[in-house]
Amino acid sequence: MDRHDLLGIGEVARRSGVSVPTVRFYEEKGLITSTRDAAGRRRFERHVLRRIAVVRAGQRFGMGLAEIGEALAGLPVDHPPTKRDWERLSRSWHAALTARIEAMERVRDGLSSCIGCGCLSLKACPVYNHDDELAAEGPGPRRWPAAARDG
Amino acid sequence: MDRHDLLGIGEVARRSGVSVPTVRFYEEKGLITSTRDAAGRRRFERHVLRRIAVVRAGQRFGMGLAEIGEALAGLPVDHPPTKRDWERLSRSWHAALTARIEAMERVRDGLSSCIGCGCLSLKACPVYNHDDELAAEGPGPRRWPAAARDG
DNA sequence: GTCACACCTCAAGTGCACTTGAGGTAAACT
DNA sequence: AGTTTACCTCAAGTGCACTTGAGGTGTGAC
Repeated sequence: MDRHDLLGIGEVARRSGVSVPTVRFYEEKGLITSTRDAAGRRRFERHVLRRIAVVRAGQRFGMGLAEIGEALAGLPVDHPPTKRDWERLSRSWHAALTARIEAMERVRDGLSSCIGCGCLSLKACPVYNHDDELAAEGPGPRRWPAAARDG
Repeated sequence: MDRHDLLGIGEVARRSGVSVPTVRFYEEKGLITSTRDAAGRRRFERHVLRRIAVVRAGQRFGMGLAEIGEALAGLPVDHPPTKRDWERLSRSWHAALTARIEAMERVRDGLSSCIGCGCLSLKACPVYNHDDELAAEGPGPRRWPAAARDG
């Protein structure tokens, strides 16, 4: 924990590729943490760069910040995560991502087989199929509609 | 265009699986169209069910309504789309979806190889890699951050 | 000393994809 | 005749992931 390798918010922003307000926002949301120096400025440990990288990676495949936060909660906050810590997160995300990729493949294939063929029989069509709880999750944009999540 | 097989908004909602206000909302956004009966109520042609199905399918793989609207704009509004019309849309989406699936696979594999191994060298790491235009698309939630879209 | 610069807080705004609510009409059942 | 049902319009609210703005502090360079 040598003082000299803590990072200022500007450097974190620059090196992680997000804006300065976004770094503050992520801290507010509990995705990252910081200490303060004598003047009240945030000081970040190096591993927040990795945490932010993980946040961005999670967003890339459609996770919300809350969900990402749960995954990050499995990592230690006080000391730099070990390789084993990261591997655990990586493994669990790998599984979730694979499931989502497969769901997308099903939608894609359903699209060609069903829309392409022109059948669209209400019962059998995977595109038409909507019998699950649609619009049953409250307002706001649907990042991953329920249908993409089921088996 | 016999009068008897036009649908009321309630039936469209029920059969497409979205709420009644959502049907109106989609119409307002130009994703579907309707005529009005003598009493001023919306009357929908059957093929709006397919259009809504396509909207939901598009959302399932992360497209925004504007983008979906562009794709639907390739379909005729005045008469029911032909099989060929749907096939054209299906083909173009298939390609886009495949690209996105591949992008997700890259993120997934980057996640395991990079986070798992603990390297995270700024230049080579696909997870860390953020040099593209992040947060450069204005405010609002990022459904498909720019990074997921590139080759 | 004053200037720029990096940082701070707090409040409000933004875009999306909707939902919710208030207040009303028109036809259909009882 | 009264009620239920289905629909209408217009306005405002909601959750997310941020951004933007106003107004202020601390440190270093000239």
